[in-house]
Amino acid sequence: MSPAAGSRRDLLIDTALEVIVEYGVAGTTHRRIAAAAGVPLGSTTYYFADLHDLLGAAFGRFADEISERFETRLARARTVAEAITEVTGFMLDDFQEPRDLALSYELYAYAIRRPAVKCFVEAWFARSQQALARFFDPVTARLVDTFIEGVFTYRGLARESSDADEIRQALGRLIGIDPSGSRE
Amino acid sequence: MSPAAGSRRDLLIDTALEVIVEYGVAGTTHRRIAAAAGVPLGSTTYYFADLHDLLGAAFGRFADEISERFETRLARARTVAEAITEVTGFMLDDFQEPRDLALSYELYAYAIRRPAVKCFVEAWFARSQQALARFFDPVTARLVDTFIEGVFTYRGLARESSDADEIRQALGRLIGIDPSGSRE
Amino acid sequence: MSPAAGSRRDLLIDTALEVIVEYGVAGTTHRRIAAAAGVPLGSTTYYFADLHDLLGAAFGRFADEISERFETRLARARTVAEAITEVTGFMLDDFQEPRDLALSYELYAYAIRRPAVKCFVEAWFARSQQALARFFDPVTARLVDTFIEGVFTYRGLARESSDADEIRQALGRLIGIDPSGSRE
Amino acid sequence: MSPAAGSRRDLLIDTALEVIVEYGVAGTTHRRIAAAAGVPLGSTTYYFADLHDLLGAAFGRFADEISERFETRLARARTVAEAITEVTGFMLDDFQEPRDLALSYELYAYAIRRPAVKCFVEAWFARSQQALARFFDPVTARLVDTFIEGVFTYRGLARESSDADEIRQALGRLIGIDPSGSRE
DNA sequence: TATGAATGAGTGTTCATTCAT
DNA sequence: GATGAATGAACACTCATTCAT
Repeated sequence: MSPAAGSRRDLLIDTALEVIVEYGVAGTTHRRIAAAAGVPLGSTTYYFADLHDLLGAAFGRFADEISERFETRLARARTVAEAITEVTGFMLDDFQEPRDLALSYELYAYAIRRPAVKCFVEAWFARSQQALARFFDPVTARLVDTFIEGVFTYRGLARESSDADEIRQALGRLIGIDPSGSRE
Repeated sequence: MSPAAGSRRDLLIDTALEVIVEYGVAGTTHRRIAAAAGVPLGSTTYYFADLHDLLGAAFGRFADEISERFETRLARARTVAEAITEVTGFMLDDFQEPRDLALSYELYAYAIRRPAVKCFVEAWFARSQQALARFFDPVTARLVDTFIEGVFTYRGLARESSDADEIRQALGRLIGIDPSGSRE
Repeated sequence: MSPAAGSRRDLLIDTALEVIVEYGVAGTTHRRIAAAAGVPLGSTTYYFADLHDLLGAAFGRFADEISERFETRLARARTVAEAITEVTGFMLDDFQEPRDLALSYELYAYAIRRPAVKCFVEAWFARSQQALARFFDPVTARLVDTFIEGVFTYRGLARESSDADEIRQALGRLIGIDPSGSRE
Repeated sequence: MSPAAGSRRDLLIDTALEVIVEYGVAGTTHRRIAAAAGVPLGSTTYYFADLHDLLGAAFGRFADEISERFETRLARARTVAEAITEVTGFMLDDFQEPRDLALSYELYAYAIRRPAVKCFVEAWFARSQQALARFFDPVTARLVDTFIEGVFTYRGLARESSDADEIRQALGRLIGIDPSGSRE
């Protein structure tokens, strides 16, 4: 895609994500997006059939971003121990507060009633499991990703959540190895 | 609070939860709640200062309900193995589709921007950890609850989620025992 | 109906008719009606579910008005000759330019696609036939009313339309008498 | 006008008529016409200065169509009795439901506020009178056409309208002959 | 105590029209 | 000659909230 083609559309998608972070889906309107993007109101409905269309595109992009970040992280790992390190790093370092957490919760709530958007979440989780499958059997990969999701929920909503050491430890147990001593 | 006033207030809270399940927080309005509850529109603002007040009360009740269900489950357990069984049963049997899942995601998204509501989530998670603390040390209890949260996310949004056996197995590993053979 | 009850509703209906006369159904909006009536915009949707509801009520009132005027006219007649005179007077004197003509055409066009509104037209025509049935057999009554409708169309849209004498003459022929000489 | 340009212009005019039939003037937009015609949106404003221009052209064509149909009908008649037969046939057979009726009412309503379009109606009625003038004196011709208009109104909007026999009978009386027996 | 009436602000969306290409 | 992109104005409608009673 050329820089010119779709740039306004792209801008709208990115801006929608910003607006969702700040106001939540419930407070995201054509007008707020247009104002935040500095474009005329009419252009929001010119590029997207309706608000859900725009919201869907935004969440699709967000899910992709996260998946790519996760895959990039795991691509660096050579051993299971390194995989655990990367997964832990992803959870604690890559996943930014409050943007990514807020977007995740908003996406989950939004996806329940929107099958098209739910697909993005399913695809995201499937990609995560696939990336993990380089190191773990499918059942374990899913368990690891399930645990990752729990950590995100805890990070954003619990009074205290597990620290890096605890997470590494838990991951090791879940996988069936002792991460502190083993060499894959 | 008179019994009559209390009951209408209660009705509004329960109805608000129903409306959230059906329309999401974004689609929940005074009018829809009043209509679903079969009460005059004016009574929604009579019993609650504003919509957020009503929504907060509703989510508070939901969080309490879940906590009570979890505590009731765990109260039956005598051993760690039984605790694992009850936790698994809670996740797969007590947590109803789609009501509870929908309410959880809506609550999480709503809580990010509402400190008062976030407290309800924190309290819920704290009570879960406390209930688990009868069987596990605090760090493990939090890890277990973290995993539970992940399972909920997966159950509602992933293409496939772990079955009872896999979950029991995972829980056993997380705790550091072999749930199939050990006796506490 | 007390003067207070429904007065704002009534005002809105009458004003809607005025706005239709001035701008046509296509140019009739909540805003124009509210402005012309001097009431807040919100009250137009408070009293009427939607614009079609208001338009329907307006056209219903118009059809009733016309029917009453027609019945009042005919009530004065004692003989067939007098009936012809009253019918002619109704067409040429009671039916006001351009208000009534404009409203009729707008109503007819609007009624095609709105069964509920079409009923008002049907009822109007039925009442006209019934009023004429005091003097004529049903088939003739319908023929007379059919002719009346043609005269209205011609009055509003043709370069020249028949004058009182021609109309009286035509009515007489349609009925099968000579209005100039006969005594019923 | 080039043949190509003319044909697309023509297509737009015909399509506008279709759209009016389906949605009414109030629901007729550049977009709907362009979509129904399968042409780019921009071409609607390329060939016509504005929407009223296009609507006017469409109604002009419709009025012409009807006039031609009426003249073709009457051209077949040799005697007054045949003229009555043809006029009756025109009203009941040529004038199609619901297209022509809908277009007539829409045209009449639209014409009230648009002098240029009102001219088309005037011309249509004038041509009808002229065609009838082959058989009747001018005053009678106008009366007959007036009656025809009434029949159209009744056909589209009344619960029951006159049948062929009643119409023939009425026409005969209006003209001053007995259509069943006389020979002009 | 409880509620029907009322309204101003704001929503998603449509659309006639313009214009650069 | 023809059209895709674009936009400002307006639309129907919703709704949280207020308030008189």
